[in-house]
Amino acid sequence: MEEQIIDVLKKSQLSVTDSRRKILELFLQSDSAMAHHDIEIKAGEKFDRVTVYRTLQAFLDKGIIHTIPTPDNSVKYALCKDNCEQGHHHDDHIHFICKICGITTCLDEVHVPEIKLPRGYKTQQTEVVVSGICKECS
Amino acid sequence: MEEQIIDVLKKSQLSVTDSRRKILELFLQSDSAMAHHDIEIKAGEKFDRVTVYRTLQAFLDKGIIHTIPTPDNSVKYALCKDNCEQGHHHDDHIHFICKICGITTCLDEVHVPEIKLPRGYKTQQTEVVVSGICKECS
DNA sequence: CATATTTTGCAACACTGTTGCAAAATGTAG
DNA sequence: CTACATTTTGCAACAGTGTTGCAAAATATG
Ligand SMILES: [Zn+2]
Ligand SMILES: [Zn+2]
Ligand SMILES: [Zn+2]
Ligand SMILES: [Zn+2]
Repeated sequence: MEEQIIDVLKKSQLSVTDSRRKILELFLQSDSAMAHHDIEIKAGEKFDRVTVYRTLQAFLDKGIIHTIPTPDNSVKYALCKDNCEQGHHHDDHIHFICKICGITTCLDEVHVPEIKLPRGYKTQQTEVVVSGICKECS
Repeated sequence: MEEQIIDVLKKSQLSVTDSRRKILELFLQSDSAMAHHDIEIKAGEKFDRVTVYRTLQAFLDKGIIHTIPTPDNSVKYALCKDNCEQGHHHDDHIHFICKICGITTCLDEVHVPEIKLPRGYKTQQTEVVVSGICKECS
């Protein structure tokens, strides 16, 4: 794990610091998306709020993580499993939010559909967020 | 217009006040979705911030408007054109955000597709937000 | 018009996210 | 390992967003 973490950071040309190691570890251990606040808590109050913001921004820039917009207006973050690099994300999956347990997950195996738009509109990106009841809660 | 506004408010069992009239008028005049801040500005500094929040919340509760989640985490609001009542929204359309002019619109004529989820997941609601270039900008 | 109810504005507050800057940590090369 | 240049961190301060309690004002009702 520790090896993998350092490997990812170096490949992204990020210097290896405590906060980056710890936060990347959280992502690797978690199977669901995390809000900024979750990360702050889980990091164990060891790091300043500002450092968490900057670390997440760095991870986003490097394509290590991606954001998930939620209906309640709280951005969540999850690891990019596809080969996203330097801000060019190739994620093509939908996201699921459970209304019972509140968990947000990447459904990597479910691809976003192609949406046919009216004449004149050009699609660049499609975000699909499905809410309902997850596997565990049903 | 004034008639229509009072009609909508009364049908929703909302008392007719200046702020509700003004804000509902803004929605009826606008053909794109508005952020809270837009509404605050357009209402002409006549109303307190808190009043705008409470008015929007009342409109949401009554099914007069609906929210649109955006990737940059700024909720926008738009009129419900379908017959949504008392929080039971029947909107079934997708939303479009132009990356050039920044406008967010309801594409009422484009319905959300059915997404087939893995075994165990139950869908309650599907949000689709497409980003790209709008009719005007292309 | 008089009264009960609802809504508004204000003050205060909590939370979220950003910036500038000095101190600390990291990477690099001898 | 050490010295040095570069990057990152923590802190303080700040702007923006959203919420609550409460008294004053507006509205609905008869
Ligand atoms: Zn669940
Ligand atoms: Zn994802
Ligand atoms: Zn446009
Ligand atoms: Zn809409």
